[in-house]
Formats: sequence, C-alpha cells, structure tokens
Amino acid sequence: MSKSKRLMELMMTVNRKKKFTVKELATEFNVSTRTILRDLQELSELGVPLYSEVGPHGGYQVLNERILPPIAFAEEEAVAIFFACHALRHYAYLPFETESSSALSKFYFYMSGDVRDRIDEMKNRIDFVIPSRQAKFPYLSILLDGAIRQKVIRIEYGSRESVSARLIQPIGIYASSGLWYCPAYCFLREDIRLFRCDRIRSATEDTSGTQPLDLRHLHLGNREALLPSEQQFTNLYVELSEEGVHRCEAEYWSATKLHRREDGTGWLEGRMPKGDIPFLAQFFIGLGTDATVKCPPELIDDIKRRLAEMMARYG
Amino acid sequence: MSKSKRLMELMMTVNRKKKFTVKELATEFNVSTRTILRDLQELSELGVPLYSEVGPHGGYQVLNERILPPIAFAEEEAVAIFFACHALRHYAYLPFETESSSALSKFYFYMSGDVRDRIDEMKNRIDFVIPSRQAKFPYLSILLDGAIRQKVIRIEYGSRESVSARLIQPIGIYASSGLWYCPAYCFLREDIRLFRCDRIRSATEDTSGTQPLDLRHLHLGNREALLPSEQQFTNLYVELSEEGVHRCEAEYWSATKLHRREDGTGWLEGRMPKGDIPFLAQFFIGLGTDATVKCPPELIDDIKRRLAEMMARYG
DNA sequence: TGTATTTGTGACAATAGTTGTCACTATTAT
DNA sequence: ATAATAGTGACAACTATTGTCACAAATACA
Repeated sequence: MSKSKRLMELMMTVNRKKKFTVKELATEFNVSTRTILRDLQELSELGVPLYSEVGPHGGYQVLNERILPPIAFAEEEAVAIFFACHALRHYAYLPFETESSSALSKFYFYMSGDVRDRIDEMKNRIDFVIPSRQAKFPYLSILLDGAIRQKVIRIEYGSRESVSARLIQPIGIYASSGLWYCPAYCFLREDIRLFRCDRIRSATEDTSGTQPLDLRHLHLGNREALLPSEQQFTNLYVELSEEGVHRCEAEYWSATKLHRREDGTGWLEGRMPKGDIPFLAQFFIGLGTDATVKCPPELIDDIKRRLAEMMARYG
Repeated sequence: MSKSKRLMELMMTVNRKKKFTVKELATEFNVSTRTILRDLQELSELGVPLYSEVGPHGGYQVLNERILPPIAFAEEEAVAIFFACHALRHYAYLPFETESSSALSKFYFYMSGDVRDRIDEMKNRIDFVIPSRQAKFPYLSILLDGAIRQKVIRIEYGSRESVSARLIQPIGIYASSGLWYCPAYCFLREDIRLFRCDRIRSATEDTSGTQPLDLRHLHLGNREALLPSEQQFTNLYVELSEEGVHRCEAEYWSATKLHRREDGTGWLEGRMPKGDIPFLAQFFIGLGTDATVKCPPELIDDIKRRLAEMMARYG
C-alpha cells in the first residue's frame, strides 16, 4: 500500500477508534511502529488534533474533532449546504453545544475562490427567515438527550402565575416559527402532552427512580400517534376561502384535516379535542371572513362570546 | 515539495482554474509535464472529475464538481450541519438547482461511524418545522439571478381573477413560514414592492431593453430601506398583553416597533403605511384581547367594521 | 495538406523518499 | 523495579518518484 493511501486510511481509522496505541496500528497496517509514528506526526501536521500520553494505559487520542476526507461537492450542493447552515443563525438557541457559525466558517474557508465569490454575492440576496424571539430555551440539550436515551426528566413548567413540577419523558423537540416545542409523556397527566420549551423553568435528569417507559416507537416522524388519547373529542367543520386555505397550510395541527377544492377554496374537517376550543376560536377569528365555522356549536358560541367581548372593548 | 503536498495543492489549483493545460501546471509547480500527467491521473482516481480534450484549444477541465480538501469538524459541528441541511427537505422549492438531499447523503456517507450513529438516533428526535404549502414557486432561480446580476425581470403577477404584467428588478428573495417573498423595484409602480412568489405566474428576463437601476446598495440586510417611500403614513399604537408580545415577535414587520415592559407586557409604537390598515385590522383581531389598538382611528374603525361583519355571519 | 498544439503511453536511469531495525531516552501506572 | 507506552536519531535497504526521450493520436487552423 502506498504511503498516501495509508495516510488516508489511517485518518479514517484514528477517527473511528478515537483511542489507540502505536503498536495496535502497526499490526493493523502491517508496518513498523516507527513508520506509524512518522505517519501520525504527518497527520498531526495536516491538522488532525492528536494527543498522546506515555506510560501504561497511555496511548494516542483524537480530540473532539473529526476529519472528513476530501468530498466532491457540486457547486450548487456546496451553496445549498452553506445557506442551510446560514439559516441557523436565526436561532438564538440550539440543542447543539457548538456555534454553528464556526462550522460554517470552516466550510467557507476551504471552498475554492469562485464558489466563495458566488456565495458572497448571494449572501444578501437570499434568506430563510425565522422569527427572532425574546424567549429563552436553555434546556434544549437535556430534553433532546432525554428523548434519545429514554430518560425521565424533572421539569418546572408554567406561566408567570403558576409553576408546577412534573416528570416527563421527552419524545423529541422541534422548532416552529422561532419557538421550540417538546412533545413528551407526562407522568403527572399520564398521557402525551406538548410542552412549550420557553415555559420550562428548569430541567434536570430525574433521580427519584421513576421507571422510564419504552417509547422508542414514538418519534417526531409519527406525530399522529402523539395525540393525547383520553380527551373528549368532537367534530370540526370549517369552510375556507382560498386565502383561508393558505393560512391553514401554515398550521401544524391542521395538515391532516385540510381539504382543497379545484377552485382554491377548501374546508377543514376532522376530530378535535374539546380542550382546543379556546385556541381554535381565537384562531378562526384571526382568519376573519376567510373562515366560517359550521360546527361544533360550542366553538361557534365561544367565537361569538369573544367577538362580543372585543366589540365591547372597542366601544 | 513532497508528492502528497503537491497533490493537495494541485487539487486546489485545478478547482480554482477549472480549465488548464498540463504545460501550464508543470511550469507552476516546477515539475515535468510527465509528472503532472501522472498526478492528474491520480487525482482522477481519487474522485476529481477531470475531463480532457486533445488538440489546440484543448486541455483539461474540471467538471461541475469541486473537491473540498479534508476538513476537521468537531462532532457537534458536523451534526449541526447535517440537521441544518436536513431542514431544507421541508422546502419543496429552492432557488438552487440541486437537490439538497444529494449533498446531504454525501456528507453523511463520509462521516465516521459513530457520528453517523449519533445522527441516526437524533434524526427522529429533532426537527426544524416549516409549514408545507401547496403553493408553487417555479421562478425562484430567475428572481435570485435577477437580484444578483441586477437584471430586469418581466413577470405576470396576480390572483385568480386579475393578472397583470410588470417589469421588476428583484432585490432578493426570502422564505418565511413556508412561503417565498421577493422584494423588488416595480417599474409599474415606480417604487419598492413586496411580491409573493406563488402569485408570480411567469417570469422571464426582460428583452425590451428597460434599463436596470443601480440597486446594489439595497439588499435583504437593510430591509428598512426596502419600505415604499411615497405612501401615506400614520401613527400606530397598540397595547399588548404578555401573550400579545409573544405573537408579535413572530411577525417580520413588527420587530422595530415592539417594546417590552419588565412584567412581560408591551406595546407597539411606530409609523405605518395607511395601505396596511386592512392587513393590520385582521391581524389585531386575531390577537383577540391580547391586543388593544389605541390609534390610528381609521384602524379602530376597520376593526369594528370587521367585527360587526363577523358577528352578522355567526348570527 | 501540413503544422502546431495538445493529451497520452512506455521505458529507463537517476534521484528522492520511505521503511525497518536498532539503540537509546523519557514518562508513568502498578 | 518492571512493563508499557511515546518519542528520537542514524543508517542501510528498499521503493517510489521524477525527468527525459521517443512516439502515438487527435484536432484546429493556416
């Protein structure tokens, strides 16, 4: 095997192993330890962050960083990756421990000059806007970790007035228009609930010994299973104008209920938990004359009540 | 210079030049043409897509693809990049000509096993949700291209009923909650206007010879300059509850007008174009009792009118 | 049609780089 | 102390790389 090939494979190997000894590699590659030592020095010079300790139980380590081998990207691919990462800057909180900007600048740095020029001229011409919020989300990492490792998390949850302690087992986290949400099994309610992460006042791994459930079958990909099971349901039917259809498309919860007609108008039809009435009433009021609620009657009543209240307010 | 170093630099050089001859490189690297030929063959074997033509005006070319040299990413950085790109899958339309998934799978493929495992277990536990829309955006590339190269674009713009032809000069494009928008100078209105890209029925580069303006100083980064200049303005003041503040944070237009109090409540204060009254009336109705409009009176009147209309509808 | 320009291949000797071995140093956990 | 580990230097044997030269083949252009 030629030296350059060996170096490439060595790079991969040390990245895979993270911890290893010179002898070990020498056996694996069928070369002398002296050669491996020389190779490792070269890798080091090429930027692989190697660290070594002498003595028994010593050995080499690759620090945190991983080397990606040369990758062939089409120009458009590189540009797409760049702007995808660039969009992350709109998020003040992320569940990753790194600043995405550092990754981005590395990527940018290594790109050849003309791709870089291309990106520069596109930089201020294209954007993926996400509302920037004041809300704070300091516990994303622990929630995500809980979802991955099936851990029970103790949180304090609530609004300004009331804060309650709960045990939850997160299913995942997602960001939607600038806010983070966490669907989770709630040991208090004994059901799946959706938590808004900026209302979580503290989060720590539970130590009381509550047994985690096996929720591996539940994840963000099958959200229909995430619905609370024990609530009272009723039937929803709402007539929508073309603009109304548009507005509903932006809502996460309405995707399965939305139907379209050829002429662009449409309707919402499906089952809804009775607990959602306050939220939906306000939502459909916001659609104005682009939505006409036909049932349930309780929802119509709530809408009328709210309209009256607002009429009163504006005299 | 050692062979491996030369190969690395050669990789960069050919990526930069895109088109070159063997002799040229031989001079540049101070080696014989025979050596360069051998090197290029090796690069080829390493995956650089080289293509050559013999004869005068012939030479080598690098096809479309670019090779990135080995890059050291921290594990978290690689993960962040992955999920940033992953989020692009929510966009059915992008102004890039490639499928971002191809770039993503390359990236994924080259990552070392345990980072890949980490990503796999995170894949269904974290997401950046963007509303998926029915709307079509087939002209993003041409609009973006127009913005970058300062070109005049002829579009047909309108709703179902009325379609009008216009000449515009795009300033950029951006996506917001699943829809694409294009701020542009409109030669018809002789002012900056915001176009919703799904209402653009056709878009072609203008051939009538309309002289493009010099709008290089305008871009997405200085959107305050994008405001139409000749409209009539009036003063807006709206009292907001804590929830009202939250809802306003999600709106692009309100960022500069939003003020917060210590207790979480706040208010909107600033100048607004009179043409926005219909939009704002509907918006503040949607906020229900979380917003109380104090002025302008025209806005309050419109809100009252709309409320009355809805009351009538729900009998 | 010929000529200049270009990629491309093969052979070979001179040169340059790589490797293994060995001897030795230094550190550290047990 | 001992064993395990990294690390260095020197040198000879070995291997790879390079340049040169000869020649083939394609092609644009005068």
